[in-house]
Amino acid sequence: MVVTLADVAARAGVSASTVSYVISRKRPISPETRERVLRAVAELGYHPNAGARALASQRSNTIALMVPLRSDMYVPVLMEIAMSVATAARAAGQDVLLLTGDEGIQGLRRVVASGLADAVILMDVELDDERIPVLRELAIPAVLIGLPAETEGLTCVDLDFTAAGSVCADHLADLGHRYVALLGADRTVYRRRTGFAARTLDGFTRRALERGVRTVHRSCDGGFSATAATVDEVLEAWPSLSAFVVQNEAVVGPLLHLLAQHRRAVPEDVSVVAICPDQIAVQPQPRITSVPIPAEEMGRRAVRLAMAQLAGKPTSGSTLIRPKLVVRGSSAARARS
Amino acid sequence: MVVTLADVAARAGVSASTVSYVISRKRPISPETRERVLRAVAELGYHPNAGARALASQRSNTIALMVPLRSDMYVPVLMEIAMSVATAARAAGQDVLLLTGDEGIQGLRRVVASGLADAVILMDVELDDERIPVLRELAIPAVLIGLPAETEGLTCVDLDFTAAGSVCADHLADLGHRYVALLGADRTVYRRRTGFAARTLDGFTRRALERGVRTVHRSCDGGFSATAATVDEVLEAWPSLSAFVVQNEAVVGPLLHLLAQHRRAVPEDVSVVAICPDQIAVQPQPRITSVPIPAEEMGRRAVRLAMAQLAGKPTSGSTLIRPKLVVRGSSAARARS
DNA sequence: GCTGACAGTCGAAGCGCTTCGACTGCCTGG
DNA sequence: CCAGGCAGTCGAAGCGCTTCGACTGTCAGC
Repeated sequence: MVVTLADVAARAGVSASTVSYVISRKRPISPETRERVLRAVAELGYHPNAGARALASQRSNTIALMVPLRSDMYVPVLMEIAMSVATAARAAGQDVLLLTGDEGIQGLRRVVASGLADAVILMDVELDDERIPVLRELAIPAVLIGLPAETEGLTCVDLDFTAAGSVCADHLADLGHRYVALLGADRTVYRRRTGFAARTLDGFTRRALERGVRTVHRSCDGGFSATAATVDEVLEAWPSLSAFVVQNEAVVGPLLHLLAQHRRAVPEDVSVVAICPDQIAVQPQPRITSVPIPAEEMGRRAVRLAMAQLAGKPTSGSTLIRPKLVVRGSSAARARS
Repeated sequence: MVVTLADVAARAGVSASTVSYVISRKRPISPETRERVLRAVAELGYHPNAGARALASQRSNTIALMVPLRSDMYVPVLMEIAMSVATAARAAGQDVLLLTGDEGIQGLRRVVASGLADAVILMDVELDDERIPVLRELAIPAVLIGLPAETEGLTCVDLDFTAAGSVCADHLADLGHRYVALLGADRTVYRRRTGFAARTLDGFTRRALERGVRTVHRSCDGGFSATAATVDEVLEAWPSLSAFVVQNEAVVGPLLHLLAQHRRAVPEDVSVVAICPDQIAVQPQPRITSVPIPAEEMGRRAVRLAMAQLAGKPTSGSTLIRPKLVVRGSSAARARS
């Protein structure tokens, strides 16, 4: 059978509780005893039984991670966040329970009531997310990835999309661009009421205004033909347009091809800046100046905040990650004409 | 505090063991009692404590899912499999513990020894995977997604890539193509020694030979320039080439653009068939005739096999999912010239 | 009419761990 | 020189559940 605490205790010639205290460090143990116990642990290959531990200590050492089945986010980013959560959690001695979004509210209740997890991390949070009231009611440590409308008493992590919008506006203003188009997320995102699209737009528009840059905004579906319609329309209506800001992974590629078709060179005639995963930005030729989505950092921070809550530290409030603009080949000073 | 079995028992006026038997259905209970107990469960919102249950029953009702951090697989497919596993597991009353690949062997040992999971599902298995010996040693229910070199005594699930290769060869042979190129996975995949690339090649080459179709095979890195080098070379060397089979997501898009540049119309001049996720196949214009990667089915089957093993049924052997060719706009009869 | 068999229920014994209280020395401060 | 602390250890009491054995009735079979 499996090795138990008692086996270790017998081997080390001490009582079970002593072994427990050696492992948990909750009481002082003499160096010699500690040494003997640890050797027994190693020799026997002891791993504490998770169920027994959870039962006795009322702590599962597990974080539940709720991943949406269908999402506004670009799937690889979702995956990267999830993996980053898993990695960070392990580093903090926690395991990760994978919950799918379709378990919804009941999943949350079940996991908490059954003591499967001590804390919850929710991904792809909507502005008015139905899980939020349940979170409040359950009063369990929780971290949201994304920013709901009402964050009172909640702990959230997200990229500061408002600042990301501003950064893009600044960059293009610095380069002398006077007419810039923002191609936003597709309509389903707005419909789903995830807030980031609106926040980017807000930050972008404000800063552009301050800098004397004229802007147009278009919600733009992904794919070639949808993008074509939007881009053609914008280029026609705004002949002096010299830059695009894009916040939709599925639009970047098509946009570049369309500009080529229109015989507008990037970055000589038109600059392109994107808010997107690096993966997308480095793919085309030229590579795209972008504000990357800090997926890894988001996961890591979420875990850290969850751990802080478990340790009883108050963490409520939003952690907005400062955007970093990475200048690549797709943006340049506006051509003087 | 939380509702316990005892609370339910008290409310229903029965003993704790009776409640347990109502829930587990392991002994007959009279309809009236059952009814009373179930009502108490509902009224109190009872959820059994997972730790206690695991401790007493030696069953965690949890499946560990090991997802690689870096993978040969296309990330969205990985994600789809993972989500499908999670969904299917929940439907079977199991929870899913997320393990990252970098936990490796130790992660497996830990999870098994601590009784965190009853079974393991491994994704992205390599031909000579280091985790396999550990699996054999631990003798725990396990399902591999992917096909290692030696499958003796293991339970595996994968797309039948050999058959997928054959199906593509047949389809193009039926359409009258005599010269077909196979653009395979990039070199890192071969280096990593995941088997699917070789299996596809094998099935494709054999069937092509039988059907009197001449073939070239090129390992092809993703991205525009890498693809360009390969495609240019192949087109030059084989003027009468009239079809491509592609098994690399990152090559499909570039290939189509290159063919356009070369003034070869798809499907009029050149047919293209891919082995790739549907997502990739339906994106370009024309949409690509393809053998989809049945991600959802793979996850579902993996869970089913794991459950069968948990129930004591022998399942060893490989479940190779039969490929289904979906004919779309990118393949057509060879032009008579 | 007696014997099994079986439905239906209960009590109690764990599962493997944590943690509380208690105990023994030994040391320090007054 | 004694009270009080603290390091260091142990035993025992649970944590909330499952499951085994035992018990009481009923009913079918002979």
